[in-house]
Amino acid sequence: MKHLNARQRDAVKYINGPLLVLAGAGSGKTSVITQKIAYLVNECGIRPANIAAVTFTNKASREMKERVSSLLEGQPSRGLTVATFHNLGMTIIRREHKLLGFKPGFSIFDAQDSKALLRDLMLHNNEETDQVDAVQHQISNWKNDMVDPDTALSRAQLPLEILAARAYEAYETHLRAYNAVDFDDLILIPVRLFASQPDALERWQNRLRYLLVDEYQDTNLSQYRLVKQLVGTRGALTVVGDDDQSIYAWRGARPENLAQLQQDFPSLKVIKLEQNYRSTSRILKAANTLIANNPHVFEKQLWSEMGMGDPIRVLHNANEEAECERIAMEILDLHLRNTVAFRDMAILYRGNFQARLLEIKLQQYQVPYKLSGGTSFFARTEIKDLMSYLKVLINPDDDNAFLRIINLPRREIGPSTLQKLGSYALERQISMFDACGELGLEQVMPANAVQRLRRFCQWMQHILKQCYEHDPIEAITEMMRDMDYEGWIAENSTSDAMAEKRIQNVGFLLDSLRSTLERLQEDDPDAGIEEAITRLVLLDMLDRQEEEDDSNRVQLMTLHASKGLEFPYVFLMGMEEELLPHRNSIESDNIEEERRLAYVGITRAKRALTITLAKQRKQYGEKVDCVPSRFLDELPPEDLEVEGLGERCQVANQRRGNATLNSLKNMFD
DNA sequence: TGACGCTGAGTTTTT
DNA sequence: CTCAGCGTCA
Repeated sequence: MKHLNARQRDAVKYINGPLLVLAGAGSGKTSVITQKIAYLVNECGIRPANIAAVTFTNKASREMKERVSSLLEGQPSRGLTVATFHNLGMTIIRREHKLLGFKPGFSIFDAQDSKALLRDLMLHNNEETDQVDAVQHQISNWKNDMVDPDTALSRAQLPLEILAARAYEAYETHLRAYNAVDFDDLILIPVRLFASQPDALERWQNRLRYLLVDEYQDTNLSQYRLVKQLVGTRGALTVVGDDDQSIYAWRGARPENLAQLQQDFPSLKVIKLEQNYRSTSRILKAANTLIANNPHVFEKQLWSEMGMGDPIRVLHNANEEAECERIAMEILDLHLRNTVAFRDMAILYRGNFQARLLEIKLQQYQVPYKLSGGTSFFARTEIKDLMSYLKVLINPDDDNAFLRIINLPRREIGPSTLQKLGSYALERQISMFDACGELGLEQVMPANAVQRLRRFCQWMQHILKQCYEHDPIEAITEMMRDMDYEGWIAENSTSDAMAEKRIQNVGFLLDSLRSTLERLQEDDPDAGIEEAITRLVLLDMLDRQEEEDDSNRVQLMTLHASKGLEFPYVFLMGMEEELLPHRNSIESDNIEEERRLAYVGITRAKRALTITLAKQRKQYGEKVDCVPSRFLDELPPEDLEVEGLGERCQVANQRRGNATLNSLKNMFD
């Protein structure tokens, strides 16, 4: 606690009621949460098992766990809940599965699975499938807003809404039949349970007596409800958030949940953290000036003691190629002349497509870089395939996973057999896996087809038995050996290097399964392979993989992906109208979120910020003139050093005034 | 089953 | 322009 400032200490010590910590960028909010957990345990005598800290990402939750356990060193942190919303929801569903009518080992459908299911359903209804994305999005919105299929259908107006509402109902029925839930359900189902079963709610309220929520501005309606339900009337709640960093409204986040707190808890105490420990004063001034253009429920001004620092450079370039080249040169220059490590520099952009040209130019100039984003670990084919095996193993009702793996590797089970199996299962209201065991199957398909299906099912059951009777990981390894999974991967990879990488990924998945199982069993010796596998779906291993590879490279990522990170040198590229703010946001009149996005970008920089833009850009093969972003006009001109505008740039630079020039002179003396 | 060519979209993305 | 996804044909 010695390392905390007065405000932070207040936030840690205030436990007499609901508390909102408005934590500006870089103001040490994670310290507050972790210290508060330690304080609750050490000073208030609250048992760790009665505390829950909820985050949004696995990464945040992992970091928090690490920091808490080092603070509580040696002390029993057993039973402490540090989890993502989705992980917490999953735990609730798992513990209450009987009440909810789920069989243990339920499957979790990821976005891809959901989309595939929706496509099938729409295809089945002879509907065009070109709107699956919109339909999926609509259903997800309904779920986040807690609208059930019936209500959706009765309220549907637009053709898309009617289409989506019809699919919604079938989608839910099918999910239940598969003993599966989707990501939205992980929050929604517990909320519904708690609303209808006060006993269940009381059980969880008694278990989670103190709740801490990080990044509260990112909560959606169902997450907000869950928090409210768990907190009840006790008000044992600390919420940390920053309305200026709300950049996820487009996927259901409701930043107004922050202001809503005051209505929900009239006794709410608000503490602002405004001292920033990250950036120079100039960078903060720019950020403050920019964000002052947004309306605020809570006013705040970030300040720091890190010194004025260099002016913010604004580099105009002839076109996007020049822009990328310029950034590459600047990076090389910083590296060679100022011996700045590559890992201390980041290039941030609005859209992933901007990384393409950048990559080419960085390669040309031999700048080592690391690209974040792209296909996530779990979207990779080999991982999805193996995960489907694991899902079927613990949840044979998951027809989706069953269909994915039944003929992979080839088992001579073709579409016509599956078609027959599918309609048989549908008629009898059972899963396809269970249908394989039924005697009536011989009536609808050739005996050898039945035999092939049964051989597969019996083999899976054998593996499952091995899981229970012996070491589960061993059994799964045996399963992969039996079907020569590595051979299948090698056969289906375009190159040896690719196959190698894929086999590595599979090995990594198995390692993670092992360690997940071990960790689960530390807290709960009864935890089985089902729970480990279910949890694995929610694990994001991509960044753990990246952590292992801590090489010294320039970081490339979208502005969204940069939230929560910091870099000594930041390049913010594409500062143009229609890009930042993005065209769609201009059209939908949602400039405020774009401004926050720019704010997030600026506040990532510790020492120096360079903003770049192009005068002209090739778009869909055509040259288009670009207009500098309105956000540039919202930055303090006296802190900018403009370059590449010819005459006009000198005028702009003169406006910086003598103070800046003097401080520069002093630096050179 | 695989190769080829047409069509259309083309922000952000975690769980 | 570029690339993914789909359909067609051998």
